[in-house]
Amino acid sequence: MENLPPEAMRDVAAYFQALSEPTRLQLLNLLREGERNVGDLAQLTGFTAANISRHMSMLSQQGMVARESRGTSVYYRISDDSIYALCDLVCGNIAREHERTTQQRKAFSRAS
Amino acid sequence: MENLPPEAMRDVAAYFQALSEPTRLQLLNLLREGERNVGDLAQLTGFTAANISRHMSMLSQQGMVARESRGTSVYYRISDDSIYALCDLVCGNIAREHERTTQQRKAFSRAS
DNA sequence: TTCATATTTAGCTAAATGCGTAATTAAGCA
DNA sequence: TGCTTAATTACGCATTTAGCTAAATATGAA
Repeated sequence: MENLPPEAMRDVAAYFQALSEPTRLQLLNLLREGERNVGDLAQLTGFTAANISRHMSMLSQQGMVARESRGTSVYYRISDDSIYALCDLVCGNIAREHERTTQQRKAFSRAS
Repeated sequence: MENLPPEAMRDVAAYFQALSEPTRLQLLNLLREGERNVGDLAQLTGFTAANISRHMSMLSQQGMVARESRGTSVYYRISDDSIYALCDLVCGNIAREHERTTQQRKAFSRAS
């Protein structure tokens, strides 16, 4: 990413943005177990099918999930497993960060 | 990330969100070379110092950069190098995705 | 203290975003 | 051809966000 042109930078930002929404992370998480159609995902998450459809469309555009329509249903599945590697990396960072701020709070309470 | 509670999911989303903005990616990129103060970053990017200050505050809150005030200036530096690993991973994914959609366009033009 | 400079915060605007409802499209079946 | 069901799209609404200017805060120097 050293010397990316602005356009490429926007692509990277868009990729991260797809992962920056709790509902979408939840959807990706559900797809760990295997493919699901829109209706199922809606039921499992408690959101409307319209909402899920929009989210999945976004994930699909970023190449994170694959779309396959069978009959009247549309099934989505993870098409890029490296997403989970990303998420796990971030989880590790957050855990460390959480550790850090906890230490800070401890230091603060010692000081006061 | 298998079975994260909703709160942790929000944390992960917030982390990705910090990386989902071209300006912030640009700032992180500038910090590859070493620490910079707010004024310098403003000048280098062409944005106002106020804007940069808010962005850096956000990156700092996520533990991505470290803040150190010296004199009247505030210097920021990368505090978590794994950010670049993340970005490089994403760049790879985007390159593959770009490859894929290009193939698709080729197939489309062959078909028509 | 007073002044100058650097950073942060307040207040605002325009654009983007997530959500639901309702309308539209698509596919299978009688 | 209808009818039913699933998915998508259109529209409106409330919230968030990136940017600016201007005001407030903080730090070092005169």
